[in-house]
Amino acid sequence: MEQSSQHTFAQPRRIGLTIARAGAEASPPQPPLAALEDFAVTVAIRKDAEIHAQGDRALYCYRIVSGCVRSVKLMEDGRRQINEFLLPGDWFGFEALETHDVAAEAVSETVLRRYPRRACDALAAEDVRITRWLLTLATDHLRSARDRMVALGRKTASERIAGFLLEMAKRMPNDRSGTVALPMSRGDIADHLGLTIETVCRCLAQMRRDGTIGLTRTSLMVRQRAALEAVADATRH
Amino acid sequence: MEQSSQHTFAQPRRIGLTIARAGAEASPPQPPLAALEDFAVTVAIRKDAEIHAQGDRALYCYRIVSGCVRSVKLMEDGRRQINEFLLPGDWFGFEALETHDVAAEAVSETVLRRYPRRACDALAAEDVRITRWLLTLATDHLRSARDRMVALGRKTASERIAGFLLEMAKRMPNDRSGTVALPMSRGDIADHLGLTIETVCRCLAQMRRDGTIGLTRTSLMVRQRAALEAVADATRH
DNA sequence: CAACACCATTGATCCTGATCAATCCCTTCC
DNA sequence: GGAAGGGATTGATCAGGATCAATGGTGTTG
Repeated sequence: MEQSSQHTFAQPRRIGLTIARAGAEASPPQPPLAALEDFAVTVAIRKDAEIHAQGDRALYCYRIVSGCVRSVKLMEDGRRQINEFLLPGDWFGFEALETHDVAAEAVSETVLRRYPRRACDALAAEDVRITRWLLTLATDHLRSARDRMVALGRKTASERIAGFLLEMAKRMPNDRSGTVALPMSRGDIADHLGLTIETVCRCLAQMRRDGTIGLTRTSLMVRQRAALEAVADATRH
Repeated sequence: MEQSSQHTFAQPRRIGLTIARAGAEASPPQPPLAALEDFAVTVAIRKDAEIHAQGDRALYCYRIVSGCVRSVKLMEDGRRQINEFLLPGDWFGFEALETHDVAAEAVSETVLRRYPRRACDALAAEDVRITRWLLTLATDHLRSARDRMVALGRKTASERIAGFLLEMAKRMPNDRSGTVALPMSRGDIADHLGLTIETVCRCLAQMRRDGTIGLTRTSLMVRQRAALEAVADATRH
């Protein structure tokens, strides 16, 4: 039994605090969404605080302004699967029906833009572009979920980790020195990749010894991208 | 390395034959789709024939009339992940962008209704209900993909199999004797659950010995639903 | 209807990654 | 700055499921 989730997490505390009502964002989202901004609120979430729980009524959806969020499913016995890490610019919560089927928790100090789903739905009902954009979001998530299923179902530990590192190097804001922050813990990475903390550590240590990557507790530098890609990208096409 | 896909499949042959142009279906899809039917064609696909390949231009989306389809991702070395089994009433191919990111193959003799995406897009652009319905499809698939990620990442072999059997018992047309057809091979089940054929066989054999299920090569009877659910449903909520 | 091919089943053994356990090392907090 | 606590690392061992191997069953084809 794989189990990996008895590592004690900081007890998710309930929501953060509301900072401001409306106000322009640094990089506004897609054009059709301008109307949505009228209903939005900016919220700051503390590290490890819960944004919404599994089973919560789905009242809001969210866009990440800064920080990192994990989308989590829990099993009764504590086993945990992190569906995805959400980074600045990413949307989440839009795909729920009545209730959220996953919990969302802040991986690090995070600032969100929060949108009432009622307003979303109302706008979407009268503006095809908004619905179409939601559809795009959903299909994007679906396609990346499929890639992850291949990883979880058929890839070895080092293949999963190589793939994860490349994904992070690509998605995280790059400081052009080639170093990217890794905001999540080893436990989070393990629960994302279907591995244990120890396996994650050992694979990372091996890659560091090989000179493939540079690594500290919270940052990553890809030193030999080709080598990483060779390990990770066995998927056809 | 898990590997499970060197079992030689009947070489996927290219597409089936067109049966009829338009014509009313037994159970028509949702109301907003009536307009779509004008552009639809019914197609019969032979067992193991490929409906579309990974990387194909996404020209059509499909609804299953009868039969069963597998949505497949292949790795270069032959490892295979079946994202989902699609059954009568299910839609697929609607979520692609330029190209399909998965292959679709007939698990058994299958009849499809095929819709040109160009027509879908055109209708969706002018009718919010169609776009909204596509969104519903996409989010449904996304939510079920998340459940599968928990299974692939964190569940044991018997948990995955119990869950799979319950899902099939629920989704397959029930002949009220409690027996449902299992159209897919053990290899397909293995590649869906991230296991090997042998592990699937052994788990099934054990469940049969326990009296939990009745089983033949191609059919399943759930004898002790509670027992199966106890094994499968460890997910909170 | 016999032969074959392919899938399913069962057994024996192996190996990847899990589990158990012991430091280590940062960060925080007093 | 020292102590404490929690994450990270590393080592030793275990086990679930993979792999290798042999046999059995079933549908297909000439």
